[in-house]
Amino acid sequence: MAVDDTKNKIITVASRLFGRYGFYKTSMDEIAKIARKAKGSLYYHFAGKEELFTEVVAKEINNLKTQLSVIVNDNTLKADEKIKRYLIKRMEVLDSAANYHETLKADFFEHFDFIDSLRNDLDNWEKEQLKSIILQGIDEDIFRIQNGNMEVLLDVFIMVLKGLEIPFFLQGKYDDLSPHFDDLLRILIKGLGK
Amino acid sequence: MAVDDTKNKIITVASRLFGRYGFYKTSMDEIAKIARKAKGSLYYHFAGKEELFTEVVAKEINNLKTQLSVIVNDNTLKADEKIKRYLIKRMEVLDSAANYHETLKADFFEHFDFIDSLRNDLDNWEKEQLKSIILQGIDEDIFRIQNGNMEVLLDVFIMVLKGLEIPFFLQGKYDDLSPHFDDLLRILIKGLGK
Amino acid sequence: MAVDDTKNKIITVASRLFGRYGFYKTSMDEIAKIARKAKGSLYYHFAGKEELFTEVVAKEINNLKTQLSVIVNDNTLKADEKIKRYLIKRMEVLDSAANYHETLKADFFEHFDFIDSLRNDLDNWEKEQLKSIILQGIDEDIFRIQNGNMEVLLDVFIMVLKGLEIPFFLQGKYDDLSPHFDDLLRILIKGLGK
Amino acid sequence: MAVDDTKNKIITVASRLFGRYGFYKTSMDEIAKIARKAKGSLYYHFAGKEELFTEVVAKEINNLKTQLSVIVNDNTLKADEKIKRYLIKRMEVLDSAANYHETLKADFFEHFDFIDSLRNDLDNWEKEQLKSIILQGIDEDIFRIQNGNMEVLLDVFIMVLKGLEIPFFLQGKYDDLSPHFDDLLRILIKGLGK
DNA sequence: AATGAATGAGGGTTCATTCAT
DNA sequence: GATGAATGAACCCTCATTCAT
Repeated sequence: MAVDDTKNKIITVASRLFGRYGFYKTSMDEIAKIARKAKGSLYYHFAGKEELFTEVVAKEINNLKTQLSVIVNDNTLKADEKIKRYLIKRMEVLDSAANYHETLKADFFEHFDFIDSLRNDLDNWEKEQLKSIILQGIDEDIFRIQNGNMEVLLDVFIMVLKGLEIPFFLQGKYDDLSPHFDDLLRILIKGLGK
Repeated sequence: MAVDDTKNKIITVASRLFGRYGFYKTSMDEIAKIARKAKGSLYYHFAGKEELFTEVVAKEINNLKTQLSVIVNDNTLKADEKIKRYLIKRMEVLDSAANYHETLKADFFEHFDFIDSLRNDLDNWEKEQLKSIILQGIDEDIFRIQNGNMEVLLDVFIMVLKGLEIPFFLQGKYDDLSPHFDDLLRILIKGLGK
Repeated sequence: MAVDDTKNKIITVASRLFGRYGFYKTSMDEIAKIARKAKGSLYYHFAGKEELFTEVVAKEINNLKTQLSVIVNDNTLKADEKIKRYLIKRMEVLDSAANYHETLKADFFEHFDFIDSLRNDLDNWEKEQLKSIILQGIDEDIFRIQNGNMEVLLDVFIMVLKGLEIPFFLQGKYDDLSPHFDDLLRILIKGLGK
Repeated sequence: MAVDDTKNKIITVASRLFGRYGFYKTSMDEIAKIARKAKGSLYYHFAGKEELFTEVVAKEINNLKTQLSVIVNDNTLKADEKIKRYLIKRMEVLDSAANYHETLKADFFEHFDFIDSLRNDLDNWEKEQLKSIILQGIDEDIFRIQNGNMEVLLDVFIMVLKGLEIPFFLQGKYDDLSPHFDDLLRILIKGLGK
């Protein structure tokens, strides 16, 4: 276990620092120092700073997927309730996943190519989940697809979803806005509704 | 005018580079070289890299305000049409204002405190504008404020607005998604509608 | 045999890499990876990078000696023909002995003391061989020792020999110049001749 | 002059260290420390370690050219005496130009591409000089071109010249062998002679 | 005999900033 | 107003070597 100990220690510390200071302002030196490991050890376990960051982000994305799956696969929920819980859970998890936010930056600010595939995977995965929920909603006669274009609807929905990440967490307004989350959901679901 | 010439040249070049490569990956060296000015000159006109970046962002925010004001103050438009045009214009301007996107990063990733006040100013300004449009919509019997809480509605609205910035520009999907912009607006306005 | 297997594998790989990339640009990591051995194994069999390099060079020098001995001990050859074949064979062998070239560097650029004795051994050995050929040439009335100083002549001769290594191999001009090798030999032998 | 002072100081120190320890074993840190300059200053004046080394070598090559030109253009010398002095001067200058030796390494060991053009320039320049001397020798009925191929002769000659660099300096045997230099020249010139 | 995790000194390079001119 | 030389801290990364297993 000693091996994994070192690697985990590094990931844990890196996760904390990347989340707090961002990719650029976190140095390999600092990670090593706080993890009480030699700098060379970081490079023994990870090919470089980018790979270490990637692995940290990957962990959080997996965690997100795991938690959302529970909701999507819960057969006792109706589509509108399910989508509401999906959105809320999504926000909660992301709120505690500081490094994922760094990923956002990767996407548009710095164009960190090395993170792209992770993001795309998650996007596609979420699209599938939401599709299943909306199809369920149509079955249950709760939602209606305007002009029959499911793909467009999904794109728009994901667009909003991801858009919400910014004001909620990134500006640190999660606590301010989360009480009004119901209002937002009501608007969105009413907008989607029959 | 020689003075302004130099300062403007620096700002122009800095704007282009910050927008293209981001705050971190743009160096003062590069700005100086491309502007054909001595590095010392940058520090004569600006206290440092952060201040230079701040001024660049300020310029773009002012431009955004100017263009949006035209729409808000256009008395020939009804509230629903006005809000639609507001959103579209907002996207258009931001699409060409690369540095503003950098600001987003500032807000949440790197915690660039030195940009905060600019962002807050803009947020408050937009809140005022949207408030006036929605009040006009209520007057015209187009919108309805659920449970009478205007402040909450505005916060949610701005939240969505800003959220949209990411998928639209920052992920480079502006061209992909802009055709479906109408769908999104229909959903939002229907959600807000009476 | 398992022991020798590992050691030989390491030497073989090290020889290839040192020859291709040079002493400095070849890392123990790379040798270990390509040899599919643990890095620790290299240090089990060799005291360090220098010793490994030394052993690689030693192998090539022994090969050179073996091949040159065949010519020197060939009783059917006259001295001038023998010296000609000696020089040509020397070039041929060295052309395929990449690590020996590294040795040259060792000698003068980086002052790799740890290689010195190998080089000196070879120099002395070659001196002996050439001496026997020249003595044979004097016996056969083909060569003439100017002012009777054999030692000096040998030093000069070896000096030229080794000097030729550079333009021939090290600058990659072996193929360009080897056709003119006859001209060079004619000049040298005529210079040495009676 | 303050500007050139710094740059010259760096070059001087770099020249000494590169010559003494070689390209790899000389660190930018050490150069900076001994030159009593900030490490950043090295990078202000030179793009990197390679460029600094290149400039150091270029200086020595220019010095070599200057000194050899004096001999080549001396109208009072006959061809055989001229070529003898050319070779001797060449050795003397190179003996004190430690960094040029590093260049040799560049040529064949590490394939320092960034030095190639310097070397090629020098090779071509020397070929021209020697050609003029040999033509003069033919005019004066001192030399004879075997089978009329001047180009081959020049290649062979330069090959020997450059070859001599190794045993003379690089192995530190300059002092040992320089007394016998006359013998070598006699052999070569006799070999070339009519 | 062999492994591979861990080390830590050292390397080249970048860059925001300062300051004498 | 403007310059550009000079700084030095910080950064990412490499690598020969050690050692417990």
